[in-house]
Amino acid sequence: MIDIYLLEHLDALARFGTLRRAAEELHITEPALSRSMKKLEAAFGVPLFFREKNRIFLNETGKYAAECAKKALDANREVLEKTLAFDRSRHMIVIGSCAPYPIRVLLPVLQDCFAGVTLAAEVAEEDMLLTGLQDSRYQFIVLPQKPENDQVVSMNFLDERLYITIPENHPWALRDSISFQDLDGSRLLVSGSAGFWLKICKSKLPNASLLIQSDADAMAKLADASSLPAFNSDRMLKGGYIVPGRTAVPIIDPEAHVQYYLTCMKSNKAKLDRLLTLSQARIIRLSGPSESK
Amino acid sequence: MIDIYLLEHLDALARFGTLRRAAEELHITEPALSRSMKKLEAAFGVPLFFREKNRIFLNETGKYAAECAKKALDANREVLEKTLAFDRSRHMIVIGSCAPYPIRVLLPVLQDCFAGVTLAAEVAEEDMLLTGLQDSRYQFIVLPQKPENDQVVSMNFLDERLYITIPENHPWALRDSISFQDLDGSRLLVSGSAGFWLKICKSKLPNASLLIQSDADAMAKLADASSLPAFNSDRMLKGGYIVPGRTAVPIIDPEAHVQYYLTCMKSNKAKLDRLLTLSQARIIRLSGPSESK
DNA sequence: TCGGATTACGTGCACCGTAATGATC
DNA sequence: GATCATTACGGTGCACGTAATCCGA
Repeated sequence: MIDIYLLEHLDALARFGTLRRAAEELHITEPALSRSMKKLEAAFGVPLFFREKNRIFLNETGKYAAECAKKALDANREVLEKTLAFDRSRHMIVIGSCAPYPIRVLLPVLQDCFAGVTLAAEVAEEDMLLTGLQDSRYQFIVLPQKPENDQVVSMNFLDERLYITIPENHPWALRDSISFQDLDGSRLLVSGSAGFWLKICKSKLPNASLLIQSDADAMAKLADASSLPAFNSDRMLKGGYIVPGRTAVPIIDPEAHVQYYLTCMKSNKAKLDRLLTLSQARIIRLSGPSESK
Repeated sequence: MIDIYLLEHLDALARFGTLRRAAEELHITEPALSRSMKKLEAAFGVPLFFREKNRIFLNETGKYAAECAKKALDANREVLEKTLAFDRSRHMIVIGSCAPYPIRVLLPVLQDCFAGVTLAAEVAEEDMLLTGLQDSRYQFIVLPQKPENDQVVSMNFLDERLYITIPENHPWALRDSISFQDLDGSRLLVSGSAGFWLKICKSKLPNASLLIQSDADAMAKLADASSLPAFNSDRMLKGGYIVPGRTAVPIIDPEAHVQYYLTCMKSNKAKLDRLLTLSQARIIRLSGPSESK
């Protein structure tokens, strides 16, 4: 069994070529590294280096050993990383979502589902969500489409449609639908925490001036005080996020209707199933009545 | 980066359950192991154990960490094992064969093919050959049939037919073939280094008394001095291993005709190809003339 | 003269064993 | 009185840094 520090030293020499450079990177002195290489050769019992007067190179065996060392070092790192991730996942569940609404649904369900566990949730970009899932930063993520990744498992569990709210005396208030094209060029209120909705708005409304409000309170006050159209969604409206004196008009473009996919690593599929069955009930309770109307 | 000895200690505790037993197995004292577990918890920063007054158990995180530790220890062991195997394979090629003749063909070819490399060869049982190949004990093995193993690659490169040699005045000397059935019940000379041929003889000649000669010289002298039938093969006879005053008669049973397969790990396929093309020439030179007869 | 490897020497720390204590059955 | 874990203490091996030497461009 070869000491881990010797493998680190070997790896450094393999990566930096000279004792001098490698020692510098390792924050040790040259003699220390020189001794380590001697010790390694003694441990292996076979030559690992070509030595010239003031040069040292890995020979074929040495290169091969360095490869193996890299793997062993990775495995060693993983002991700590994976164990910490495992421990965290037992005490804390972090979910990431492309938009705020799925979080509103999931958090209460998670609380029922995993009692005694600390919950956290955040809105993030889609690619950050996927890498975060694989790094165990998130246990569950919500994406606006099914990911193409065979390490994860994904189930659709919600949809959401973008609305615009306007004062009741606004000319659009009588319409029963509206399109991005209608809105483009206007000044519009949009929440900064809208996640991927913001990206959609920016791409579909290149000529609009989007007044992004990162503070939810400020957003509500502005919607109340101004006559500016403001973005909202069917789910949020049904959830009670209604500004009095305003009418909600749906946006008909297909981009304004999204299907969410609850996603986790395959190893976590059991938890996902449990979560989904519990959240079905809640979703039905929340959205059922309106769908039956 | 966690010291390897700590991982070993953790692994031992996971395997033996109590500090006492684990310490015993590790050949260290209980206090030493107790301290190691403390150190591990400090390194991880999260609890790994349930502690009662005079008991200690791995908790879920601890069990998970022990799993990871096992992998890291394996990877560490592999650094030494694989590197030594690699180094040996660069300085020494060991071939294993189920029978002596393929070795006679391969050794000279290997000498041409891998100049400066030490060569060794031995006859061994078929299952020992396969495990030896996977343990890097052998680089190449010769089997009497294609192995069913998807880690290896196998090419047929030789065949051999069993003969019996008898004094010219023996009644069988006039026959142009003979069968195991004819031979069963007789006393027969057979070389101890015949490898798998010996197994075939034993199974096909349950009633014969096989006089096994482990010394090749003794075998030749006995064949010369006695009138006992002696086993031989087409390949050996063509190679000049002829006892004067004896006639060779082929054995017609299908078991007396074998197809050899030269086999190596898939990672070594390039070497095998090189070896095969070089050995083709030699095989043709040795066997070509008789096949054309 | 600088970049690079090695040898010689002294030091501090970390891991170990011994001994003793406490707890449970 | 077994078995098992933990704490306290003293010793030692060993990995490190410093200093010095040697070699080549």
